[in-house]
Amino acid sequence: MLERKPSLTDQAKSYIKQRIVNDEFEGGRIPSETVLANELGVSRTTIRDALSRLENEGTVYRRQGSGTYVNNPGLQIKTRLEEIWSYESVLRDHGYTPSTRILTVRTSAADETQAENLRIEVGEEIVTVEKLFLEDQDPVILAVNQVPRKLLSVPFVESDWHQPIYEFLWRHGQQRLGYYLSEIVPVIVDRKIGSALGVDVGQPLISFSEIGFSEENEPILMACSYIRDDLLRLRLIRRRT
Amino acid sequence: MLERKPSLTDQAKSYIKQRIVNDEFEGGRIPSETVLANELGVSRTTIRDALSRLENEGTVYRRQGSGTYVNNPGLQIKTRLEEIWSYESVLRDHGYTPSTRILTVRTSAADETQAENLRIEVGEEIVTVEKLFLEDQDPVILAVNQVPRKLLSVPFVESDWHQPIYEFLWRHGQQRLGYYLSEIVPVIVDRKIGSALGVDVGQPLISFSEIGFSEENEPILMACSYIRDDLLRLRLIRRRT
DNA sequence: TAGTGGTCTAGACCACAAA
DNA sequence: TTGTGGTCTAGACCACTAG
Repeated sequence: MLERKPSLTDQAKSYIKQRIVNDEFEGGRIPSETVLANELGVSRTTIRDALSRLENEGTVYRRQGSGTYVNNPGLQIKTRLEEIWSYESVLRDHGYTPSTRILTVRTSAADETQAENLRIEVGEEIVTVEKLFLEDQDPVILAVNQVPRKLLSVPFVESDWHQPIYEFLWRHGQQRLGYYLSEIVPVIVDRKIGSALGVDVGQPLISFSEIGFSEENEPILMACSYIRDDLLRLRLIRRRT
Repeated sequence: MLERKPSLTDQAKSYIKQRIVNDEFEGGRIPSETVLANELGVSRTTIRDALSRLENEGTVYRRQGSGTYVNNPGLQIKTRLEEIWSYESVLRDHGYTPSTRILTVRTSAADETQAENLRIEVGEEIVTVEKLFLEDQDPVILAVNQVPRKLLSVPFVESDWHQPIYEFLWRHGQQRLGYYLSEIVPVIVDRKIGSALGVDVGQPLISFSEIGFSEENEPILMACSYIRDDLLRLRLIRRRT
């Protein structure tokens, strides 16, 4: 029935998600875990893992004793905050065909904040890149990335920064980006941001101030992103824990 | 060894978390799943569930073939966005002893937006409450809650709104709040918000615009919250999915 | 009472990291 | 090679919902 690799759980999840998207379930009611397990020829545990993940993503909800159901409000969310990994794919999820533009690439000496965040010495070289994500010709996101120069062992040219940052870090620094620790900061658009994003000076804007950690749990990236929330709505689901 | 209820997984999670907080693990290295399972007298699956949840919360990270480790950056986060359930407890997590102040309670007729979001008819009565969360005498959060009047079957007085909203909805409407669907919106402080929160007009601010759903998946609450991010930093962890 | 999801077990095999 | 976490199974029992 199913092959291993990708994992049975992943396949089960995709299978169920696809049927949800196709609206194949009468009244939003998803078959019982036992039925799904038999249908796919896997154990109930595997199905439960798949459903748990769909529940966490807000795709379904479960009621003990009753059943598992499609969660329509959750389906309408295009961008879930915790799941943003690259802005390119966020824009694609919104039905856009994004492009990127490199505004500047420069090298400078780390100040105290940067040194502390990136666990390097004050004065060490830092490469700063300003990158714009556009839908058609409309700028949607301005990202300012800062990477310690010493991590970038493989030579690069300006156009290399067009690739997603995690890919760039892997190819030019053998660094695997593991997760971001993000802080949400409200800002007022100044002239620089305004001209880059094409919004009026004085407007309020959401920004992410974040540190990217490698899979080895070392900070390898500082980033600050400014988002045109009129073009990209940021949503999340909050639950009791 | 352990009793059931609360679940073995919950207990295992608390047990491990406690030992992490007490810094009992040499070099941040957590014992292997097998060792923990024997130690607590439960199956490895139970331990794995507990560790998975700690990993999702950013408390630990796992490396196949290597081991499970304490995630120090994650431990420093006091407020994780997806885990906000009541503002009271958020403030308590920050070491504050919060109080609340009810600014206004009024009833009005639902406009089109409200009617659509709450799945009621235009013109139906809506109760709107403005509530302030303070640390000492400093206002930190202004919340504007809107609830359909017809849900509130049990009589209430103004001071009843001091309790957390999920508790109020349960006591006065037999509604169990299940989750929020939130949108993050940047705003400029106007005179009303400024005077309530004690910040200057014209400053940028983060606001949550959200709909609360019952466990039966019906919208039962609209809310808009304004947060003084200088007093309350909003953070989250973003991972690859 | 029948059927659903929630919890838990014991054990198997795999992929990967470190010695 | 050894030990770790990752995946999966088959089956047990419980708690809850709904007819």
